[in-house]
Formats: sequence, C-alpha cells, structure tokens
Amino acid sequence: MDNFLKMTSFTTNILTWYQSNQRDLPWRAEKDPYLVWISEIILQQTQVKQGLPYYLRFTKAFPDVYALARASEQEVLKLWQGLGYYSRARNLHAAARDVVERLKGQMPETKKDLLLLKGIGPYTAAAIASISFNEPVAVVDGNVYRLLSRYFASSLPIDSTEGRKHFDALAHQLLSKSRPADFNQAMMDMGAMICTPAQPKCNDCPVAAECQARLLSQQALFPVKSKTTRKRNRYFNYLIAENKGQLFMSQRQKKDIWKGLYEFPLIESEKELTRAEICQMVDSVSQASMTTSLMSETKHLLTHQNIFIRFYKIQQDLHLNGPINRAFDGARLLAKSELIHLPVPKPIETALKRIL
DNA sequence: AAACCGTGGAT
DNA sequence: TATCCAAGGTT
Repeated sequence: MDNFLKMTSFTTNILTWYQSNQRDLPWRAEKDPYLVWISEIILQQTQVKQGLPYYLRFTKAFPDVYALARASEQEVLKLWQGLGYYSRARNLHAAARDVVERLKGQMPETKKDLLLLKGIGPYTAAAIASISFNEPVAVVDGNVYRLLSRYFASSLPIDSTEGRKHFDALAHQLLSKSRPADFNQAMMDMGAMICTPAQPKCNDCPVAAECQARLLSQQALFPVKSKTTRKRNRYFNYLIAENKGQLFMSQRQKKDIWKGLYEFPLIESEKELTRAEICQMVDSVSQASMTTSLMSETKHLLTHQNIFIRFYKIQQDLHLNGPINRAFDGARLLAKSELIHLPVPKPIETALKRIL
C-alpha cells in the first residue's frame, strides 16, 4: 500500500470509529461558535470530567457573548473559581468585550481572525474554525501529539519547535478536508478514550493494525519529551485577621499565580518561617499576638513550583490598633456577606469554609 | 525560547 | 510520596 492510500485509510478508519464511539458532550449538539469557544477554553489542560460542570454553570450564567461582555471580571472569575489557570477567564472576558465592541457581536469565522482574540492560540482557533465553520484546519493538542507519535513511532520531541512543526504537518495531511469537524473531534476522542497516556486500549483501536509503536510493543515510549522541569519552593504565610465580624482581604495584582483573586494578607518567603518568626514580624510593628497556626500545612504542586501554605489567626483588634505588617497594605475589611462573592484560590476557599 | 500559569486524578 | 498528565496560551 502506498503512502497516499495508507493515509486515506487512517482518515476513514478514524471517522468510522467516531460515528459509533463519540462521546455525548453538550457543546456538540449545536455548533454555536460561542459555545464551542467556551468549551475549548475551559478544556485547555483540563479533562472533560473536571471541566463539564463549569461549562454547564458558565453557559447558563452567560448564554451568549453579550451576556459575557456585560458581566464584570469579578463575576467571571467567581464562576471560574476552583478551575485554575485564571488567565483563561480574564482573557475570555476581555475577548468577549472585544467581539461585542469591535466586531458588533459577530464571532470571527476563520482561524486567522480567531487568532487575533485574547486567549485564542493555534489549537483553539483551529478547533472553533473547523467545528463551527467547517474550515479544513487540523487541531493539534496533547491527544493528537500522543496518537501521531505512537502511530508513526516518531521520536521527535513533541515539546520542541521541530517536533511541533512535524506533527502539525502530519495532522494536516491526515485531516479529512470534507469533514474537518468530525475528524478533529475524532482524534481527540481517540486520544482521550483509546490512545491514553497509560495503558492504551489498543484492542479497541481502529488503526492499531498499522500503529508502529504497537508493532514494536513500545507504546509506553511515546510521545517523547525533551524538557526536564525542576521546582522551586515558595512559602505563603497567611494572616487571618477578623474585626467585628469582618475579615481583611486583598486582591492579587502582580503577574503571578492567582492574579485577580482575593486572599488574606500574605507574608511570602523563600524559606520556611517558624511561627515565632511570623509573630515577630507582626509584633514588631503592632504588638499583635497570634494563635498557633490555624490549620495543618497545605502544599500545592505546580509543574515547576511547590507552594507551602500556612494560616495564622491574629487575635488582636487590628482596627483599633492601627498599622500592622505591610502584608496588610491594600487590604480591605469585608463583611462575610460580601466575602462570598469574591473569587478566591482553592486553598483560601478551603480556609474560608472553616472560618465562616 | 524557556518559564510561567491551577487543579485533580492516576501510577 | 513524587511525578506525570490533561481539548494550551502568553510573555
């Protein structure tokens, strides 16, 4: 069989498999570009199981681009709370306003134009253009990299510039030009359901017969990645200060983790601080006293950093005794009834549940 | 171009 | 427990 026929059969087999095995997902019913857009942003680096409830709540609150554009950024972030990668929510909101104000509410209909919107990169632009507007462009996400690197037993690292170009070209060769929407979603369903990272279900795979990795029994060796990550540690010491039923809270402004979300006054350090050291840092200014750490230590693992979190409760009446640590700069006293509307990071959400 | 951005689940 | 991974994008 020559190269052309091989590729044609690959495409046919994938499409046929999709017809009877595709997942029943809410954004597949209609191909409203707005709904496809929301689903694609939510599902970036996020599994369907985790993103689905967020998609349902989000689209109920903001059924169209006008509703989203009307909302405040805080409302959008609040609905995103707990999902992570909050720049997705901020960019989505900014882009929605862009569509309403600059494009009169009309979504861009080509990959090229979609790429101009904040938060829409090569993958998402191709997904919306192909699914909603039938443009013959291939999506290349983690699923596609994994499936193609195994099918061709290609050792080109998927996180290298050369590897990305290679697999992008491959995906476009294999793409069904007549049914790009089905083909793209078929590739992703295949990657999520059959060609999984661990223990792929090769017995159920429609293209297993020509899969080079399987022929070599080397499925586990693909895909290849070149980069190695090392971690740094950060220590977040949160000061919980209550005053007449109100709590000090501040909004994270810097370009850093949890930008735009609210938290307690924070003393951050590169090394672990003892409770005595924290007390001293606060007491030296205000003579405030603290109880023992309120909760057990929590640890957050990101790709490249560990964040260790401790909470300290301050006993003294801060409002009457003036300035405390500069951790309180920019902090505001908020009633508990207002507090529930603030978007907060997961660890803060957990802490608040125990306080309120 | 390498680093950075969250959270939950699997191994 | 440590590491990897998931419908990536931005700087």
